[in-house]
Formats: sequence, C-alpha cells, structure tokens
Amino acid sequence: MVNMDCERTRLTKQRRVVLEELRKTTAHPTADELYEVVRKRLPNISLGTVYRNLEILSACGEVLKLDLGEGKKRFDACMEPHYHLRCTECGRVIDVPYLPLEREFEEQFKAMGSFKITSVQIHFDGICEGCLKKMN
Amino acid sequence: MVNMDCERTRLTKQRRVVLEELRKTTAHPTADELYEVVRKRLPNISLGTVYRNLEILSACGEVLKLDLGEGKKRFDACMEPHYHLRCTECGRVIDVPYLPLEREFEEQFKAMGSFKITSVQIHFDGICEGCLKKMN
DNA sequence: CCCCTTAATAGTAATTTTTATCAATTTTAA
DNA sequence: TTAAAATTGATAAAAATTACTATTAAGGGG
Repeated sequence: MVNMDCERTRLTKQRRVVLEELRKTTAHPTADELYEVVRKRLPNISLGTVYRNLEILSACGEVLKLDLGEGKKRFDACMEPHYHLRCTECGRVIDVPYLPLEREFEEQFKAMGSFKITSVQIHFDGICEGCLKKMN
Repeated sequence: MVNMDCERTRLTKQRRVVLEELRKTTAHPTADELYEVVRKRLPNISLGTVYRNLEILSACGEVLKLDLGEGKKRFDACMEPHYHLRCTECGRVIDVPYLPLEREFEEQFKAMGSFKITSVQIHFDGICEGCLKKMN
C-alpha cells in the first residue's frame, strides 16, 4: 500500500479482489453492490469484509468514499480529481471533469481566516445525457 | 405554507413547534436532536412525527435538509444562501458566508452541455475557530 | 358553529445501512 | 518452521430512517 498509515496492512486475497473489482467499474458502487460482484470470484467472502476493506482502502488513499446524500456510501477507485453528478432520473452517478474551482474556494475562505478548511466537498444533482434524450 | 406542493398541508401543533424550534437554533440539529428539544414542549410527540414534518417542511422549501457525509441528516431553517463547515474536531456544523461561486460552476458545466445540472452541493470540512484556539 | 372529509398523529414494527464482536484462519517476518 | 498479529466469516447489534395502522384533529363548507 501507498500510505504511511498502511504499513501493517496485508494484501489479502479478499482485499485485492475488492480493489480489483472496484477498479474495473466506473459505476461508483455501494458496498453491497460491490459485494455482489466480488462474490462471483470469492463466493465465501462476507459483506463485513467488503465494508472493512473499503474502509481500510479509503483510509490508505487507494479508493474514494463518496456520500451523495442517498443514505448510503459509494466507492470510487479513480483517484484523479473529478466531480460527480447524480442523475435524479436513473440514479446513476457519473464522473464530471475537474475544474479547479476548489482552489478558488480554498483561497477565498483561507483569506477569511477564522477557520481552517481541510477539504471541499462538491457534487451535482441533475439529469444525465441518456435520460435527457429519453425525455425528448 | 409557501410552496404549491403544500396546498393540502395542515399547520398542526406538532408541525408548528418543529418549525419554531428549528428556527430558534443555528446548530443544524439532526432529527433526533430536534426531537429531544421539541419534546420539552410536546412530551407526547413521536420521533416519526418529527421525521415526517422535517421531510414535508423540506419539500415545501421551509427548511433545508443537509447531508454532510456523517451518515445522518441535519436540518437548517435558515434559507438564505450560505455554506456549511463541519469541524472535524468537535463535530459542530457552522455557517459559512455565501460566495456566489456556485454560479461559476453552473455556467461552466452548462457550457459542457451533455447533462442538465439542477443543483450543486457544496460543503467544507475543517477546523472551527474555537478548536483552532484550543490547539495552540 | 358544527359537521365531515381527509391529513396527520402516536405508537410500534420493520427496513436499511453500517459497525462491532469473536473464535478461527492466514499472512508475514524472524 | 513458528509465533505474533492482522484478517476473516458469521453473526449480532447499532443507528438512522421509513412503513403501518387505528385514532385524532385540522380546517373548509354549510
């Protein structure tokens, strides 16, 4: 693993497959959805193991944990800076190219001085290309 | 009520007190926290009623439902545009003055054309003024 | 002011998502 | 090879939220 906090983590079969399967998709699966996929390769893996490994991988900076206000978390193995659009029609979560406006935010608020901002969470709700086409 | 969707809603004692108590605070309480406050005035109110009313008031545009990635929702009766900072030290959620950068986002992404953005969710994680002082 | 329709309520159960527990297993380093 | 420690599967528990239902009450029309 990359991160310092992960010196003592072991790359078990389960952890490796969880990471591999998450890297295969751009669908931003929930823990449960990923569990169903991983189960095809490791039929005996338990849901708790998937949750635990996603938590560890996220703490190590190997994957991203997303909360888009759905009452459940999603996961993303793409670590390049980008945003997310949640389509309110079909529920899909789609990558949105990064525009470095977070920096502007950070600069503006740092200038305000009374609190230290460590991260900016940004996401979008809207209608994806496919659903827009269906509506016309 | 203000909103069209709320023509048939009734301003019950419970709904009025939920709204009044939420308007009294800037602490961005969860449903459960607000339930504890409201209970002092209406000892027989049930948690489900608080949830239901917060949902309805939010659909009517009377209150704001916030999800800051904590695994639970918070509510805010302040409808003026502003952002939120969640202090990772003390857990408090603090209002951050509005800077109209959402518009910049919207314009930039509208120009991309392939999807229709209906809302932008922005919030900050960081350390609040009080916690910064304690750390020095 | 009193009905009457219907939304809303209290109380409770159920659901959903996530975390905790723990004995057994597996990994890794010495 | 062996022993310490991380990890696992299975299961239970926790936490947040939603669903259900008989009863109550809001509020508009007469």
